[in-house]
Amino acid sequence: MADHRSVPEPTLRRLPCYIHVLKKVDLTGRQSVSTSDISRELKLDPTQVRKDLSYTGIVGKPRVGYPLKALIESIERFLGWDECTHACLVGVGHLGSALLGYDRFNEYGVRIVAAFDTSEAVVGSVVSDLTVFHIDELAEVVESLNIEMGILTVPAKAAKDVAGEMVTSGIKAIWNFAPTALELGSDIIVENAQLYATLAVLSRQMRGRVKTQPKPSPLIINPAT
Amino acid sequence: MADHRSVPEPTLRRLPCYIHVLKKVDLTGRQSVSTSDISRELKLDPTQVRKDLSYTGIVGKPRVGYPLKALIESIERFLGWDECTHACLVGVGHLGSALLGYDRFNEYGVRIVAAFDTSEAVVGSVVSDLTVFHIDELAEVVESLNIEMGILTVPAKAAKDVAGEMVTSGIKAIWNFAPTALELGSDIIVENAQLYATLAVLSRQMRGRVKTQPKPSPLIINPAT
DNA sequence: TACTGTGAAGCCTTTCACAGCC
DNA sequence: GGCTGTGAAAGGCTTCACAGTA
Repeated sequence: MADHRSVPEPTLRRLPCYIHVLKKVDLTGRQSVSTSDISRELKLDPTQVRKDLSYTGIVGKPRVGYPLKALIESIERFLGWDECTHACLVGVGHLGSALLGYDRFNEYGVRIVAAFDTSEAVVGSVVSDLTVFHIDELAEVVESLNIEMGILTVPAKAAKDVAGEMVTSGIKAIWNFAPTALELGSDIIVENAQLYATLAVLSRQMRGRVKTQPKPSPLIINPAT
Repeated sequence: MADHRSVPEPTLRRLPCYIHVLKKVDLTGRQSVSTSDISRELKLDPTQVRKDLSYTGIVGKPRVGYPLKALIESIERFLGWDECTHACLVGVGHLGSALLGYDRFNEYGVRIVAAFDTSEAVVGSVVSDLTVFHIDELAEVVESLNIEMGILTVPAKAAKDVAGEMVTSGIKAIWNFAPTALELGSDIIVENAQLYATLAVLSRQMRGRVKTQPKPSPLIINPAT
């Protein structure tokens, strides 16, 4: 079962978790893993893990499991994380700086090659080895550095405008950290980072605990990111 | 249809989006909104919005919609965001500092009242008005400041240990930004921030675009956070 | 007419059951 | 025995259709 159109989104969201677990196992020197190993670690159903992995095209060996390195590569290739996408980040505030500081985006197929802002206080300064440009230079830089992805870390108010500028500059995909829907043409790929979504789940759980919950408890929620 | 045990998790994840839209509408001075207003903005099905909202216990008026302020309050109350939970943050790196810099967590029912780290370089310094403590003081501070939530922004390696310390210190819920599954007792609520999950969805979309996709295009994905 | 509220249908994801393999 | 792979059943979420209301 390989890439018939469209992979379930839940599967896509779990794949990074598998990579994290697998890389951890890889450090121990083991050569193969089984889906029960993975599922034990992430508290998932082994069948589900097998189905998810099968989307990437890998095949395992009965009685042994999956070859570890090949499995990692298979998932990374499937997600496009084996190739490097050039990205720019717009909005060098707290969160923006934090993302610029991540030196490990290359493991996720992304390389941030430029940063932009409007504030005089930031433009021209150097953050994590990148000089911050004024946003007026966006189009020019996007073209010259072959940037395909935009990381949007501006305040909600500015998000729509900046997203528009990204699109006219030729950016194809936007990773949106602003708490706003963007409504762009359907040829632009948008994915929202949804920080508060996870907080909502957490908060609601906390609420629930007080009201009921005398002792019984299958209440842990999610796989790790 | 109010709070029969367990609300669908997708609903929980959408509720913050509604709040964001509603607060934006509130600025215009309008008194009520309909689910079609909301669904237009977020590109969702109006029925789904109605079902989601009904979980919070609000009732709307046919022909008019929902009273705006009451609706916002209803969602916030439902999520527990009307009351303030004391939280501490452990791991004052890039991301940790960024979260400490958010002054708007109070809108989400959270107040970060303490920060911890192990690095000599950070301990004792002041970040966003908070003095950073050494993690050895965790238990003491958690007790004295009545901290219920832990925000975990340490490197993956340290995550499990720190999570354990949070639990023994009396913390009830952990918002985990580390890319690791935590495996704690079932009386502890854990929610993983899943940063890379959204990136995986984005990356995969980008991949898909190159290979196929001549023109047709219902490919935009998600509601905003 | 313009909305809410809801039972039922449809669809997608997860889980189960089991065949195949070493 | 311990593992993969997969068809089929179960479960949950979304969408549809429509009744109710002002």
